[in-house]
Amino acid sequence: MKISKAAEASGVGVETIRFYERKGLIARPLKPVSGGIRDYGPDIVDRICFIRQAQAIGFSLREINELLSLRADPEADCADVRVRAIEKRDEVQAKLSQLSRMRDALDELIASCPGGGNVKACTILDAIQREPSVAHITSPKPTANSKKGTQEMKTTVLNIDGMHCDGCARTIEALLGCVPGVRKAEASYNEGQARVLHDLKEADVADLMAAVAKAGFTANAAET
Amino acid sequence: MKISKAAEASGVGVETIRFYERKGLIARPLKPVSGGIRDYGPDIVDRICFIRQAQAIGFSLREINELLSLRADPEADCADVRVRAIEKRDEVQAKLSQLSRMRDALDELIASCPGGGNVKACTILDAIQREPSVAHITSPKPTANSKKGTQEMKTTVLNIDGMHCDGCARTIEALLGCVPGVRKAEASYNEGQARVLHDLKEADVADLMAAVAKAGFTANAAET
DNA sequence: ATTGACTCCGTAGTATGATACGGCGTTTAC
DNA sequence: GTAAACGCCGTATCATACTACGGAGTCAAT
Repeated sequence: MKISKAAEASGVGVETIRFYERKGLIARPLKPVSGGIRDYGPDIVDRICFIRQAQAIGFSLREINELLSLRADPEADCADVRVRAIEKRDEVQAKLSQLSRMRDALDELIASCPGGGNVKACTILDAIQREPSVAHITSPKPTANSKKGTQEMKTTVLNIDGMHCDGCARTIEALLGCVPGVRKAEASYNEGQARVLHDLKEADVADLMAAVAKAGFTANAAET
Repeated sequence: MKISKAAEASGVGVETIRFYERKGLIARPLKPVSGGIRDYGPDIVDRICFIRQAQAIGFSLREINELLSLRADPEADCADVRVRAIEKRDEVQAKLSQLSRMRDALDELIASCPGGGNVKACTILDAIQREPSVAHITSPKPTANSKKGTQEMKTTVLNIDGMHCDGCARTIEALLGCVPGVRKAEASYNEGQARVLHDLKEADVADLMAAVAKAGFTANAAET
Protein backbone atom coordinates (compact mmCIF):
# COMPACT_ATOMS: atom_id res chain seq x y z
CA MET A 1 0.00 0.00 0.00
CA LYS A 2 1.38 3.39 -0.94
CA ILE A 3 1.13 6.34 1.35
CA SER A 4 -1.81 7.92 -0.41
CA LYS A 5 -3.80 4.69 -0.09
CA ALA A 6 -2.93 4.46 3.54
CA ALA A 7 -3.99 8.06 4.04
CA GLU A 8 -7.29 7.44 2.38
CA ALA A 9 -7.87 4.24 4.30
CA SER A 10 -7.30 5.96 7.60
CA GLY A 11 -9.05 9.16 6.72
CA VAL A 12 -6.17 11.57 7.04
CA GLY A 13 -4.00 13.51 4.63
CA VAL A 14 -0.72 12.29 3.28
CA GLU A 15 1.09 15.12 4.98
CA THR A 16 -0.45 14.13 8.26
CA ILE A 17 1.00 10.65 7.99
CA ARG A 18 4.44 12.07 7.37
CA PHE A 19 3.88 14.41 10.27
CA TYR A 20 3.09 11.47 12.55
CA GLU A 21 6.20 9.71 11.30
CA ARG A 22 8.32 12.69 12.22
CA LYS A 23 6.67 12.78 15.61
CA GLY A 24 7.49 9.13 16.16
CA LEU A 25 3.85 8.12 16.45
CA ILE A 26 4.09 5.66 13.62
CA ALA A 27 7.04 3.82 12.19
CA ARG A 28 8.21 4.77 8.75
CA PRO A 29 8.23 1.65 6.60
CA LEU A 30 11.59 0.81 5.12
CA LYS A 31 12.14 1.44 1.48
CA PRO A 32 12.47 -1.80 -0.43
CA VAL A 33 16.11 -2.51 -1.26
CA SER A 34 15.33 -2.30 -4.91
CA GLY A 35 13.46 0.91 -5.29
CA GLY A 36 12.24 4.06 -3.73
CA ILE A 37 8.62 3.74 -2.66
CA ARG A 38 7.68 2.71 0.84
CA ASP A 39 5.06 0.10 1.47
CA TYR A 40 2.48 0.87 4.14
CA GLY A 41 0.84 -2.10 5.80
CA PRO A 42 -2.60 -2.37 7.36
CA ASP A 43 -1.02 -2.24 10.81
CA ILE A 44 -0.07 1.35 10.14
CA VAL A 45 -3.57 2.18 9.05
CA ASP A 46 -4.82 0.66 12.28
CA ARG A 47 -2.37 2.70 14.23
CA ILE A 48 -3.45 5.91 12.54
CA CYS A 49 -7.08 5.10 13.24
CA PHE A 50 -6.15 4.52 16.85
CA ILE A 51 -4.47 7.90 16.98
CA ARG A 52 -7.46 9.67 15.52
CA GLN A 53 -9.92 7.94 17.81
CA ALA A 54 -7.84 8.70 20.85
CA GLN A 55 -7.65 12.31 19.74
CA ALA A 56 -11.40 12.43 19.41
CA ILE A 57 -11.71 11.23 22.99
CA GLY A 58 -9.51 14.07 24.07
CA PHE A 59 -5.98 12.71 24.25
CA SER A 60 -3.14 14.83 22.91
CA LEU A 61 -0.56 13.39 20.56
CA ARG A 62 1.92 13.14 23.41
CA GLU A 63 -0.54 11.23 25.54
CA ILE A 64 -1.36 9.02 22.61
CA ASN A 65 2.30 8.30 22.18
CA GLU A 66 2.38 7.15 25.79
CA LEU A 67 -0.64 4.95 25.24
CA LEU A 68 1.02 3.45 22.21
CA SER A 69 4.21 2.77 24.13
CA LEU A 70 2.18 1.12 26.84
CA ARG A 71 0.57 -1.03 24.26
CA ALA A 72 3.95 -2.12 23.01
CA ASP A 73 5.44 -2.68 26.44
CA PRO A 74 5.19 -6.34 27.51
CA GLU A 75 5.70 -5.28 31.12
CA ALA A 76 2.88 -2.77 31.06
CA ASP A 77 -0.31 -3.42 32.92
CA CYS A 78 -3.78 -2.73 31.71
CA ALA A 79 -4.35 -0.83 34.92
CA ASP A 80 -1.98 1.86 33.67
CA VAL A 81 -4.18 2.39 30.68
CA ARG A 82 -7.23 2.40 32.87
CA VAL A 83 -5.78 5.06 35.10
CA ARG A 84 -5.14 7.29 32.14
CA ALA A 85 -8.65 6.79 30.86
CA ILE A 86 -10.11 7.61 34.24
CA GLU A 87 -8.00 10.74 34.54
CA LYS A 88 -9.16 11.83 31.15
CA ARG A 89 -12.74 11.14 32.05
CA ASP A 90 -12.44 13.28 35.13
CA GLU A 91 -10.97 16.09 33.08
CA VAL A 92 -13.82 15.88 30.67
CA GLN A 93 -16.37 15.70 33.45
CA ALA A 94 -14.96 18.82 35.06
CA LYS A 95 -15.22 20.67 31.79
CA LEU A 96 -18.76 19.47 31.38
CA SER A 97 -19.95 20.86 34.66
CA GLN A 98 -18.39 24.21 34.03
CA LEU A 99 -19.78 24.37 30.54
CA SER A 100 -23.17 23.48 31.82
CA ARG A 101 -23.01 26.32 34.29
CA MET A 102 -21.98 28.63 31.51
CA ARG A 103 -24.94 27.56 29.47
CA ASP A 104 -27.23 28.28 32.39
CA ALA A 105 -25.70 31.73 32.72
CA LEU A 106 -26.27 32.39 29.06
CA ASP A 107 -29.86 31.19 29.37
CA GLU A 108 -30.30 33.59 32.20
CA LEU A 109 -28.85 36.40 30.16
CA ILE A 110 -31.08 35.60 27.21
CA ALA A 111 -34.14 35.38 29.40
CA SER A 112 -33.46 38.67 31.12
CA CYS A 113 -32.65 40.57 27.98
CA PRO A 114 -36.04 41.48 26.55
CA GLY A 115 -37.31 42.43 29.97
CA GLY A 116 -35.33 45.57 30.32
CA GLY A 117 -32.03 47.31 30.23
CA ASN A 118 -30.33 45.61 33.13
CA VAL A 119 -27.99 43.54 31.03
CA LYS A 120 -25.40 44.59 33.55
CA ALA A 121 -26.62 41.98 35.98
CA CYS A 122 -25.25 39.33 33.69
CA THR A 123 -23.82 36.34 35.43
CA ILE A 124 -21.54 35.08 32.73
CA LEU A 125 -18.47 35.93 34.71
CA ASP A 126 -19.85 34.36 37.85
CA ALA A 127 -20.83 31.24 36.02
CA ILE A 128 -17.39 29.83 35.73
CA GLN A 129 -15.41 31.45 38.45
CA ARG A 130 -13.67 28.74 40.37
CA GLU A 131 -14.84 25.27 41.06
CA PRO A 132 -18.16 26.00 42.61
CA SER A 133 -19.45 24.00 45.50
CA VAL A 134 -23.11 23.35 45.12
CA ALA A 135 -23.30 24.93 48.54
CA HIS A 136 -24.83 28.16 47.38
CA ILE A 137 -27.93 26.33 46.30
CA THR A 138 -28.71 24.88 49.67
CA SER A 139 -27.23 27.46 52.01
CA PRO A 140 -28.48 30.92 51.37
CA LYS A 141 -26.25 33.63 52.68
CA PRO A 142 -27.12 34.95 56.07
CA THR A 143 -28.63 38.21 54.99
CA ALA A 144 -27.30 41.23 56.78
CA ASN A 145 -30.73 42.71 56.88
CA SER A 146 -32.96 45.28 58.44
CA LYS A 147 -31.28 48.59 58.18
CA LYS A 148 -34.26 49.86 60.03
CA GLY A 149 -36.38 48.13 62.55
CA THR A 150 -39.27 48.01 60.16
CA GLN A 151 -39.89 44.32 59.80
CA GLU A 152 -43.17 42.70 59.15
CA MET A 153 -42.78 38.99 59.70
CA LYS A 154 -45.49 36.78 58.42
CA THR A 155 -46.00 33.08 57.95
CA THR A 156 -47.55 32.19 54.66
CA VAL A 157 -48.89 28.77 53.86
CA LEU A 158 -48.75 27.77 50.25
CA ASN A 159 -50.66 24.94 48.66
CA ILE A 160 -48.38 23.36 46.18
CA ASP A 161 -49.22 21.33 43.14
CA GLY A 162 -46.74 19.09 41.45
CA MET A 163 -44.83 17.61 44.35
CA HIS A 164 -44.14 13.93 43.83
CA CYS A 165 -41.90 13.02 46.71
CA ASP A 166 -40.08 14.24 49.76
CA GLY A 167 -37.27 15.28 47.46
CA CYS A 168 -39.61 17.74 45.81
CA ALA A 169 -40.41 19.13 49.23
CA ARG A 170 -36.75 19.62 50.00
CA THR A 171 -36.20 21.34 46.67
CA ILE A 172 -39.01 23.74 47.45
CA GLU A 173 -37.56 24.47 50.85
CA ALA A 174 -34.23 25.28 49.30
CA LEU A 175 -35.78 27.50 46.67
CA LEU A 176 -37.81 29.41 49.18
CA GLY A 177 -34.83 29.71 51.48
CA CYS A 178 -32.98 31.56 48.74
CA VAL A 179 -35.59 34.27 48.41
CA PRO A 180 -34.35 37.41 50.17
CA GLY A 181 -36.50 38.06 53.18
CA VAL A 182 -37.37 34.44 53.86
CA ARG A 183 -36.36 33.39 57.37
CA LYS A 184 -37.63 29.88 57.38
CA ALA A 185 -39.26 27.50 54.95
CA GLU A 186 -40.79 24.10 55.53
CA ALA A 187 -42.42 22.01 52.89
CA SER A 188 -44.27 18.77 53.29
CA TYR A 189 -44.98 16.31 50.54
CA ASN A 190 -47.72 14.60 52.54
CA GLU A 191 -49.59 17.81 53.18
CA GLY A 192 -48.91 19.31 49.77
CA GLN A 193 -48.01 22.52 51.49
CA ALA A 194 -45.14 24.81 52.31
CA ARG A 195 -44.99 27.03 55.34
CA VAL A 196 -42.86 30.12 54.96
CA LEU A 197 -41.76 32.67 57.52
CA HIS A 198 -40.87 35.84 55.68
CA ASP A 199 -40.54 39.58 56.00
CA LEU A 200 -43.25 41.22 53.93
CA LYS A 201 -41.03 44.25 53.44
CA GLU A 202 -38.58 42.14 51.47
CA ALA A 203 -40.55 39.22 50.13
CA ASP A 204 -44.21 39.15 49.38
CA VAL A 205 -46.35 36.17 48.53
CA ALA A 206 -45.87 36.71 44.82
CA ASP A 207 -42.10 36.44 45.30
CA LEU A 208 -42.58 33.10 46.99
CA MET A 209 -44.86 31.82 44.29
CA ALA A 210 -42.41 32.91 41.63
CA ALA A 211 -39.55 31.12 43.35
CA VAL A 212 -41.49 27.90 43.50
CA ALA A 213 -42.70 28.27 39.95
CA LYS A 214 -39.10 28.32 38.75
CA ALA A 215 -38.90 24.61 39.49
CA GLY A 216 -42.16 23.86 37.76
CA PHE A 217 -44.48 23.69 40.73
CA THR A 218 -47.65 25.66 41.12
CA ALA A 219 -48.19 27.46 44.39
CA ASN A 220 -51.27 29.21 45.76
CA ALA A 221 -51.69 30.97 49.04
CA ALA A 222 -53.76 28.78 51.31
CA GLU A 223 -56.76 30.06 53.21
CA THR A 224 -56.04 30.02 56.88
CA MET B 1 -1.96 46.85 42.36
CA LYS B 2 1.08 46.46 40.14
CA ILE B 3 1.13 44.01 37.32
CA SER B 4 3.10 41.36 39.17
CA LYS B 5 0.58 41.40 42.01
CA ALA B 6 -2.26 41.10 39.58
CA ALA B 7 -0.51 38.23 37.88
CA GLU B 8 -0.02 36.44 41.15
CA ALA B 9 -3.60 37.03 42.21
CA SER B 10 -4.97 35.58 39.02
CA GLY B 11 -2.48 32.78 38.73
CA VAL B 12 -0.85 33.73 35.47
CA GLY B 13 2.49 35.18 34.45
CA VAL B 14 3.16 38.85 33.98
CA GLU B 15 3.84 38.27 30.33
CA THR B 16 0.51 36.59 29.95
CA ILE B 17 -1.28 39.67 31.21
CA ARG B 18 0.54 41.82 28.71
CA PHE B 19 -0.29 39.30 26.04
CA TYR B 20 -3.99 39.53 26.89
CA GLU B 21 -3.74 43.30 26.76
CA ARG B 22 -2.29 43.16 23.29
CA LYS B 23 -5.06 40.79 22.27
CA GLY B 24 -7.66 43.19 23.60
CA LEU B 25 -8.98 40.72 26.15
CA ILE B 26 -8.36 43.02 29.05
CA ALA B 27 -8.07 46.77 29.18
CA ARG B 28 -4.66 48.21 29.84
CA PRO B 29 -4.92 50.50 32.83
CA LEU B 30 -3.86 54.05 32.07
CA LYS B 31 -0.59 55.24 33.38
CA PRO B 32 -1.06 57.81 36.07
CA VAL B 33 -0.39 61.29 34.72
CA SER B 34 2.48 61.67 37.10
CA GLY B 35 4.51 58.59 36.61
CA GLY B 36 5.10 55.44 34.71
CA ILE B 37 3.59 52.47 36.50
CA ARG B 38 0.10 51.22 35.75
CA ASP B 39 -2.35 50.31 38.44
CA TYR B 40 -4.28 47.07 38.06
CA GLY B 41 -7.65 46.74 39.79
CA PRO B 42 -9.43 43.63 41.08
CA ASP B 43 -11.83 43.74 38.16
CA ILE B 44 -8.95 42.87 35.90
CA VAL B 45 -8.01 39.96 38.11
CA ASP B 46 -11.58 38.69 37.88
CA ARG B 47 -11.51 39.02 34.17
CA ILE B 48 -8.29 37.08 33.90
CA CYS B 49 -9.69 34.32 36.09
CA PHE B 50 -12.70 34.16 33.83
CA ILE B 51 -10.48 33.90 30.80
CA ARG B 52 -8.52 31.03 32.30
CA GLN B 53 -11.61 29.12 33.33
CA ALA B 54 -13.24 29.59 29.97
CA GLN B 55 -10.06 28.38 28.33
CA ALA B 56 -10.03 25.30 30.49
CA ILE B 57 -13.50 24.50 29.25
CA GLY B 58 -12.32 24.71 25.70
CA PHE B 59 -13.00 28.21 24.49
CA SER B 60 -10.41 29.94 22.38
CA LEU B 61 -9.31 33.44 23.25
CA ARG B 62 -11.34 34.79 20.38
CA GLU B 63 -14.48 33.10 21.64
CA ILE B 64 -13.78 34.32 25.12
CA ASN B 65 -13.50 37.83 23.80
CA GLU B 66 -16.93 37.44 22.30
CA LEU B 67 -18.32 36.08 25.55
CA LEU B 68 -16.85 38.97 27.46
CA SER B 69 -18.25 41.48 25.04
CA LEU B 70 -21.72 40.22 25.90
CA ARG B 71 -21.51 41.62 29.35
CA ALA B 72 -19.33 44.62 28.72
CA ASP B 73 -21.74 46.66 26.63
CA PRO B 74 -23.38 49.22 28.87
CA GLU B 75 -25.67 50.75 26.29
CA ALA B 76 -25.66 47.96 23.79
CA ASP B 77 -28.71 47.22 21.77
CA CYS B 78 -30.53 44.57 23.67
CA ALA B 79 -31.54 42.69 20.59
CA ASP B 80 -27.97 42.53 19.42
CA VAL B 81 -26.71 41.20 22.71
CA ARG B 82 -29.51 38.72 22.71
CA VAL B 83 -28.62 37.43 19.28
CA ARG B 84 -25.01 37.00 20.21
CA ALA B 85 -25.93 35.37 23.49
CA ILE B 86 -28.11 32.88 21.68
CA GLU B 87 -25.32 32.09 19.27
CA LYS B 88 -22.97 31.56 22.16
CA ARG B 89 -25.47 29.40 23.90
CA ASP B 90 -25.70 27.19 20.87
CA GLU B 91 -21.94 26.96 20.71
CA VAL B 92 -21.81 26.03 24.34
CA GLN B 93 -24.51 23.46 23.83
CA ALA B 94 -22.62 21.94 20.94
CA LYS B 95 -19.49 21.79 23.02
CA LEU B 96 -21.47 20.17 25.79
CA SER B 97 -22.76 17.44 23.54
CA GLN B 98 -19.35 16.75 22.14
CA LEU B 99 -17.77 16.56 25.56
CA SER B 100 -20.63 14.49 26.76
CA ARG B 101 -20.03 12.00 23.97
CA MET B 102 -16.38 11.96 24.89
CA ARG B 103 -17.24 11.21 28.47
CA ASP B 104 -19.63 8.45 27.48
CA ALA B 105 -17.01 6.90 25.27
CA LEU B 106 -14.52 6.97 28.11
CA ASP B 107 -17.10 5.56 30.50
CA GLU B 108 -17.71 2.70 28.18
CA LEU B 109 -14.02 2.04 27.86
CA ILE B 110 -13.47 2.14 31.58
CA ALA B 111 -16.46 -0.01 32.38
CA SER B 112 -15.40 -2.72 30.00
CA CYS B 113 -11.92 -2.89 31.49
CA PRO B 114 -11.18 -5.78 33.81
CA GLY B 115 -8.80 -3.50 35.68
CA GLY B 116 -5.57 -5.36 35.36
CA GLY B 117 -3.53 -7.83 33.46
CA ASN B 118 -1.34 -7.62 30.46
CA VAL B 119 -1.86 -4.83 27.99
CA LYS B 120 -2.10 -7.41 25.24
CA ALA B 121 -5.58 -8.02 26.50
CA CYS B 122 -6.42 -4.43 27.29
CA THR B 123 -9.98 -3.83 26.29
CA ILE B 124 -9.52 -0.09 26.36
CA LEU B 125 -6.80 -0.07 23.78
CA ASP B 126 -8.72 -2.55 21.67
CA ALA B 127 -11.85 -0.52 21.96
CA ILE B 128 -10.27 2.78 21.00
CA GLN B 129 -9.51 1.10 17.73
CA ARG B 130 -12.77 -0.64 17.15
CA GLU B 131 -15.51 0.62 19.38
CA PRO B 132 -18.15 2.12 17.13
CA SER B 133 -19.40 4.36 19.89
CA VAL B 134 -16.01 6.00 19.96
CA ALA B 135 -16.12 6.46 16.24
CA HIS B 136 -19.38 8.36 16.33
CA ILE B 137 -17.66 11.22 18.02
CA THR B 138 -16.14 12.24 14.77
CA SER B 139 -18.57 10.56 12.45
CA PRO B 140 -21.96 10.08 14.03
CA LYS B 141 -23.20 7.15 12.03
CA PRO B 142 -25.65 4.56 13.22
CA THR B 143 -23.58 1.89 14.85
CA ALA B 144 -23.24 -1.57 13.48
CA ASN B 145 -23.18 -3.92 16.43
CA SER B 146 -20.47 -6.48 16.68
CA LYS B 147 -21.93 -9.73 17.86
CA LYS B 148 -18.79 -11.10 19.38
CA GLY B 149 -17.42 -10.32 22.79
CA THR B 150 -18.97 -11.04 26.12
CA GLN B 151 -20.14 -7.55 26.80
CA GLU B 152 -21.24 -4.56 24.87
CA MET B 153 -21.18 -1.43 26.90
CA LYS B 154 -23.32 1.40 25.71
CA THR B 155 -24.43 4.72 27.08
CA THR B 156 -28.09 5.46 26.55
CA VAL B 157 -29.57 8.84 27.15
CA LEU B 158 -33.20 8.85 28.18
CA ASN B 159 -35.47 11.86 28.05
CA ILE B 160 -37.68 11.64 31.07
CA ASP B 161 -41.06 13.18 31.62
CA GLY B 162 -42.45 13.69 35.06
CA MET B 163 -39.39 14.63 37.07
CA HIS B 164 -40.13 17.46 39.43
CA CYS B 165 -37.01 17.77 41.49
CA ASP B 166 -33.55 16.45 42.18
CA GLY B 167 -35.15 13.90 44.45
CA CYS B 168 -37.01 12.44 41.50
CA ALA B 169 -33.71 12.27 39.69
CA ARG B 170 -32.16 10.35 42.54
CA THR B 171 -35.09 7.95 42.57
CA ILE B 172 -34.62 7.29 38.90
CA GLU B 173 -30.91 6.71 39.38
CA ALA B 174 -31.68 4.16 42.06
CA LEU B 175 -34.26 2.39 39.91
CA LEU B 176 -31.95 2.21 36.93
CA GLY B 177 -29.09 1.08 39.10
CA CYS B 178 -31.14 -1.98 40.08
CA VAL B 179 -31.57 -3.18 36.53
CA PRO B 180 -29.17 -6.06 35.86
CA GLY B 181 -26.57 -5.00 33.36
CA VAL B 182 -26.58 -1.33 34.34
CA ARG B 183 -23.12 -0.16 35.35
CA LYS B 184 -23.86 3.42 36.02
CA ALA B 185 -26.86 5.70 36.03
CA GLU B 186 -26.99 9.45 36.29
CA ALA B 187 -30.18 11.44 36.20
CA SER B 188 -30.45 15.17 36.06
CA TYR B 189 -33.57 17.08 36.91
CA ASN B 190 -32.28 20.17 35.14
CA GLU B 191 -31.59 18.32 31.93
CA GLY B 192 -34.69 16.19 32.15
CA GLN B 193 -32.48 13.31 31.21
CA ALA B 194 -30.89 10.19 32.51
CA ARG B 195 -27.64 8.82 31.25
CA VAL B 196 -27.20 5.11 31.64
CA LEU B 197 -24.14 3.03 31.03
CA HIS B 198 -25.29 -0.50 30.48
CA ASP B 199 -24.33 -3.77 28.89
CA LEU B 200 -26.60 -4.38 25.95
CA LYS B 201 -26.22 -8.13 26.47
CA GLU B 202 -27.98 -7.86 29.79
CA ALA B 203 -30.10 -4.75 29.65
CA ASP B 204 -31.58 -3.16 26.57
CA VAL B 205 -33.24 0.19 26.27
CA ALA B 206 -36.69 -1.28 26.80
CA ASP B 207 -35.55 -2.67 30.14
CA LEU B 208 -34.43 0.77 31.18
CA MET B 209 -37.69 2.35 30.14
CA ALA B 210 -39.67 -0.28 31.98
CA ALA B 211 -37.72 0.32 35.18
CA VAL B 212 -38.37 4.03 35.04
CA ALA B 213 -42.02 3.55 34.18
CA LYS B 214 -42.51 1.57 37.40
CA ALA B 215 -42.25 4.82 39.32
CA GLY B 216 -44.64 6.67 37.07
CA PHE B 217 -42.16 8.46 34.85
CA THR B 218 -42.10 8.31 31.08
CA ALA B 219 -38.80 7.66 29.40
CA ASN B 220 -37.81 7.87 25.76
CA ALA B 221 -34.46 7.23 24.20
CA ALA B 222 -32.91 10.54 23.23
CA GLU B 223 -31.30 11.23 19.92
CA THR B 224 -27.83 12.62 20.39
C1' DA C 1 23.86 58.15 44.98
C1' DT C 2 23.75 53.70 44.02
C1' DT C 3 21.81 49.16 44.16
C1' DG C 4 18.31 46.04 43.14
C1' DA C 5 13.77 44.97 42.20
C1' DC C 6 10.44 45.89 39.35
C1' DT C 7 7.92 48.01 35.11
C1' DC C 8 7.44 49.08 30.17
C1' DC C 9 7.57 47.74 25.52
C1' DG C 10 8.93 45.65 21.32
C1' DT C 11 10.52 41.76 19.28
C1' DA C 12 11.66 36.99 19.08
C1' DG C 13 11.28 32.15 20.24
C1' DT C 14 8.54 27.80 21.77
C1' DA C 15 5.01 24.11 21.57
C1' DT C 16 1.11 21.84 19.29
C1' DG C 17 -1.00 20.02 15.27
C1' DA C 18 -1.14 20.37 11.25
C1' DT C 19 -0.78 22.05 6.10
C1' DA C 20 1.78 23.72 2.01
C1' DC C 21 5.59 24.18 -1.37
C1' DG C 22 9.33 23.08 -4.22
C1' DG C 23 12.51 20.21 -6.33
C1' DC C 24 13.48 15.85 -7.52
C1' DG C 25 12.82 10.71 -8.45
C1' DT C 26 9.77 6.81 -9.75
C1' DT C 27 5.63 4.62 -11.80
C1' DT C 28 2.45 3.76 -15.09
C1' DA C 29 -0.87 4.41 -18.65
C1' DC C 30 -1.30 5.55 -23.35
C1' DG D 1 8.92 6.99 -24.73
C1' DT D 2 6.94 10.54 -22.60
C1' DA D 3 3.90 13.04 -19.67
C1' DA D 4 0.86 13.00 -15.79
C1' DA D 5 0.49 11.36 -11.34
C1' DC D 6 2.59 9.95 -7.28
C1' DG D 7 6.17 9.46 -3.85
C1' DC D 8 10.16 11.42 -1.16
C1' DC D 9 12.07 14.87 1.72
C1' DG D 10 13.26 19.16 3.67
C1' DT D 11 11.79 23.31 4.77
C1' DA D 12 8.30 26.85 5.36
C1' DT D 13 3.99 28.56 6.86
C1' DC D 14 -0.28 28.77 9.65
C1' DA D 15 -3.05 29.41 13.91
C1' DT D 16 -3.20 29.44 18.80
C1' DA D 17 -1.32 30.64 23.13
C1' DC D 18 2.18 31.67 25.43
C1' DT D 19 7.11 32.63 27.19
C1' DA D 20 11.50 34.84 27.04
C1' DC D 21 14.82 38.54 26.21
C1' DG D 22 16.92 42.92 26.02
C1' DG D 23 17.25 47.62 26.94
C1' DA D 24 15.48 51.50 29.03
C1' DG D 25 12.77 53.73 32.72
C1' DT D 26 10.84 53.95 37.65
C1' DC D 27 11.01 53.60 42.55
C1' DA D 28 12.16 52.70 47.32
C1' DA D 29 15.62 51.66 50.55
C1' DT D 30 20.33 51.78 52.11
